Amino acid sequence: MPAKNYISNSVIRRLPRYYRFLADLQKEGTTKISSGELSRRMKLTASQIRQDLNCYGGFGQQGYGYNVDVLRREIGAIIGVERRAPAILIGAGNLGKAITYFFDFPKYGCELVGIFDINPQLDGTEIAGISVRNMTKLTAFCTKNKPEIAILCIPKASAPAVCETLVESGVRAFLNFSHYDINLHFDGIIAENVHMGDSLLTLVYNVNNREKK
Amino acid sequence: MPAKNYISNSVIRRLPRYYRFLADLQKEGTTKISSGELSRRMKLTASQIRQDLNCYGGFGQQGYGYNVDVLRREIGAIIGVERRAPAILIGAGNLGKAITYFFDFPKYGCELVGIFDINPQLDGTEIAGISVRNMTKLTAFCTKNKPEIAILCIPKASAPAVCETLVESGVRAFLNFSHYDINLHFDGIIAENVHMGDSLLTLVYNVNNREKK
DNA sequence: TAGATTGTTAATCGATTAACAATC
DNA sequence: TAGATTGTTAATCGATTAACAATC
Repeated sequence: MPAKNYISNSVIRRLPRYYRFLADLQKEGTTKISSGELSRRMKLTASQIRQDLNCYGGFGQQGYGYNVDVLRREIGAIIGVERRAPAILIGAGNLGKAITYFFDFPKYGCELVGIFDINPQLDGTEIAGISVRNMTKLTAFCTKNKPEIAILCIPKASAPAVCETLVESGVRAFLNFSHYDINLHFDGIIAENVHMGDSLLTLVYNVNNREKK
Repeated sequence: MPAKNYISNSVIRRLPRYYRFLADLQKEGTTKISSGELSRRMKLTASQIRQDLNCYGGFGQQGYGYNVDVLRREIGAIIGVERRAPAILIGAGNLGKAITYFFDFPKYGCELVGIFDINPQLDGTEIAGISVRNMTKLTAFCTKNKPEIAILCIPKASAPAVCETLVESGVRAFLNFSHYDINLHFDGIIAENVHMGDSLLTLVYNVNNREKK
């Protein structure tokens, strides 16, 4: 395995997409794929695919290509999907509920172990089979259950205090749907920001500025 | 205005973030900001900020910096937030509902003019004051109301057919929450993909592979 | 073996950063 | 005017693409 030591973010961000396309190929019953064929499907260059994969090791075979099953398993192992990192979700509003129902957590390497909300009325209820607890119980829960990931479905205003609590309780990774920039305020944290507002504004920009294509 | 003719995607994707930070500054009552000060806040380089802004024109004043109100207004105008592009949302499931409630559409340069769902039971109902119609009425609605943006909150499997219909009906821009890669199948289309699954997998990768920070 | 396709090195391209003259 | 900070050009850095030798 020639695997590199430093891997750029650009490469990392493409892994889930490879993983997804390889699942499609599996569903189709395709057992073998060359970088050329995959590049046509994904609208990437064959070079890039080979470069990306070779960051982690030589998964292909000269003159043949890549075995779909093997490659998908390898990428899954690289991401660590089998590990099921324990995750909690904060904010059981519309978005929080949607995420809870929407995500097939195990498929994405996680297990949702709890939901928290400030509304005392929700304490003790369930969403999609997951218990909802009051925010007052957050610290105790974290100490006991050591969740690794927090999914933030809370408004920007409440984010700083919630993050403070979570980081103090040992949570290091965030899937952040709030408009609060976590990484600006905490060090040594892993954050993935889903700024849907930014996405919509980017789209609006393109609609208003780009004449077709 | 020295404004450039070609503007890279990297620059465009930073505009919403500038717009957001400038709103924060306005709220704080800050009237003036230098690229240096803004760079510290946003964790960018001052160079990059000046380069980015100068793609669109010289909004600053030497020796002074940038007027917060003016700059925010200018960026708003560049994005075209005032225009209120008509948008429709497809799929009134958990996610669709959450998006409907969650987004302050006018704030993001849109107006949500209709919601569509395959479930006939929802036809004629309302979500957050917006009428829900059956999918059978989609083409007629588009012909009449000419929505510019479609927000896709539907499963991957139904996406190809829905996109086909929408594109035929003249919709050119998509905010895509489905896992279907629109741009791979349609040309001359503007798409903004919010692949939350990819985001979660990227986070999981980092949790499993990156030792803190 | 001949053909195909990888793994990997080298060349190109684009984006970010640095530097500095212009100027408020 | 002197000081600050922009706008803009030039230098650097990193990511993508091309090329090709290795090899199945």
